[in-house]
Amino acid sequence: MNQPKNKSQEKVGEIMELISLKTFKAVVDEAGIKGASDKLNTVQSNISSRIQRLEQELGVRLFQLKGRKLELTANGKLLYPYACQILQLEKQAKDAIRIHEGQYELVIGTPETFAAIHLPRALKGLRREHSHIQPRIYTATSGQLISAVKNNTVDCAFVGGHIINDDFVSIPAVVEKMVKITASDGHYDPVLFVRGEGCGYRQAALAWQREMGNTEQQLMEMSSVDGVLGCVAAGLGYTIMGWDMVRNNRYEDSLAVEALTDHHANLQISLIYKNDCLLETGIQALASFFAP
Amino acid sequence: MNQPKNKSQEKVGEIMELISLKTFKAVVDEAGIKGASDKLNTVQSNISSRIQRLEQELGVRLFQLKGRKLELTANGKLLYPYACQILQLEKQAKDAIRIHEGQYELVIGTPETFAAIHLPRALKGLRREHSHIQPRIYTATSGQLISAVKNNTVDCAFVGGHIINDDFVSIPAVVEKMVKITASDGHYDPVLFVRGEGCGYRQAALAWQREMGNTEQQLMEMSSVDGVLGCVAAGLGYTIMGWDMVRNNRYEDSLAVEALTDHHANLQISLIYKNDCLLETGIQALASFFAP
DNA sequence: TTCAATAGTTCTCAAAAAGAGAATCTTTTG
DNA sequence: CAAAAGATTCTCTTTTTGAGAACTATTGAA
Repeated sequence: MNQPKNKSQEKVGEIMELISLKTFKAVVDEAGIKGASDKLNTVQSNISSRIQRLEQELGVRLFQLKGRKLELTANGKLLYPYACQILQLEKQAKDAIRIHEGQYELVIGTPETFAAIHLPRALKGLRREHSHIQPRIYTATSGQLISAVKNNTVDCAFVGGHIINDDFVSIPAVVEKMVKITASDGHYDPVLFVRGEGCGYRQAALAWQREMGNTEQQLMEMSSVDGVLGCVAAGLGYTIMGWDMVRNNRYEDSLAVEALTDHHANLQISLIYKNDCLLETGIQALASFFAP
Repeated sequence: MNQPKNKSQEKVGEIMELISLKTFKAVVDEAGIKGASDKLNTVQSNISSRIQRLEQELGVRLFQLKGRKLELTANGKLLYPYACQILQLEKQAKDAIRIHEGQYELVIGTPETFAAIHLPRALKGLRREHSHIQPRIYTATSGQLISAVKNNTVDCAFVGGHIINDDFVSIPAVVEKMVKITASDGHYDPVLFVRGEGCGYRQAALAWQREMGNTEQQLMEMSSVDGVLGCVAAGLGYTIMGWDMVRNNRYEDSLAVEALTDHHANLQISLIYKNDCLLETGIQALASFFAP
């Protein structure tokens, strides 16, 4: 932010507003005004002026231009943890009231793949047995989902693998049988198809490939599961995924699967949430639909 | 608040604003819209509409009319502690930045009596040796000051007696010699003059009177120390106060003092503050001017 | 019972603030 | 050096806020 020209009367001491804090946090988290304006769906100029307002209210600069990026000042760094805490309390206050009212929204983070295969059944059950919970789905990659939980962007999320963090509670949801998928005619190129950065299957596939010593193989990245399976069905390569991805897939008949072995055989998918989350009972209700 | 007519689209979910929370807290603390509007210096209609806005944002009622007073609903009671915590964090965030900037405001609560006698010297020293601290004085009775500290209305306060509360830090400031004050000619009516509710001297005086077994004596309440001393000088009664109150007082020559004994002899006045206060070093600087 | 005082709400209008979009400036990148 | 990316500034419109007056309901006193 550039210093406000030279308005002699800097009105310091006015009350900070939450919209300013939310904007501030978004700018920090999304590393810039552009990202923040997308996240908060508004235009850049608004973000810019909200930050300027906040800077005026506090009487200090929070960012400084470094090239064409913004950089937190010392005061900005000081404010950030307070902003997070205040916004979290705001959310908790609302949650507390919603819970008391009986009706509340539960924001569920999930990778697209999980949303397509495993989630629908659980959501149906949730609606039937816990109609006071209004689920809202937020899709992102496993990697992004972990920060989304930390961030309180979502109340809980389904992610692959194990989370080693004391701030989270992790409930096992499903175990996916991991398989190597090839064209059903047995002819395929030695190319490993994977999904983009952040996908749980990608990590599993790369780990498997590494242990097999096939690191020199060509890697092919695609953003959708269907895209990957289509290419594999066409004999352009092979992939590693959960078996469930293949069943009922449009290419199912053209694909052959082979179960992985040992520690690659299964991918544990867990439902995680922060352990100070007020919506815990709702989350456990959701988890109950995955109980064995 | 009366239910908003029947605006079909209740816009629930908008961000809570701090001004709303501050207003909400003020209405609760001051037990009504009137008090809150005085405290936040604005008109009643604004308070009323801010509360209605907040109620809309949350989608619930926070108050209900009980006669011509407002009463917190269950949801209001739920919100209150969050509001307090959020507002306190806001204050702390600002403090953190101010401290980092070097300059900061220290709001000092004091009874009028203390402000007149003991405080000026310390403020002078503070200004000389810690010019980065900008002291602001808030006067109220000892009783009110304790809640003001709890409330974060003030950063610290001078109060009589001992505070038994783990949330406070208490630094001894001065010890006042308590004396019984009468007209210098020895003739006075058996009437005890005291200051209004909440005054530290009043409590001391009443405690002494009780132990002397003079509870049947007439009690006369006056709002100012000078008023009390004037009446006592005129022989209308006697009073119990700190000796310092008499020294250099306009009526000094017409008054006789007699030291109290035992546990009545001294009144400890301490500087208290919340132990999570960021301005601790400033407060200790203030206290240092009272060190023995 | 009536009347004044008190507390809260509603309504209206003017002033202030916030948002959208276009234009501008600056740095980075190809 | 041109194009792209990111941030800021400016303008205009819409929305929100606030002050004040009028209104309603309760309380308390004469």
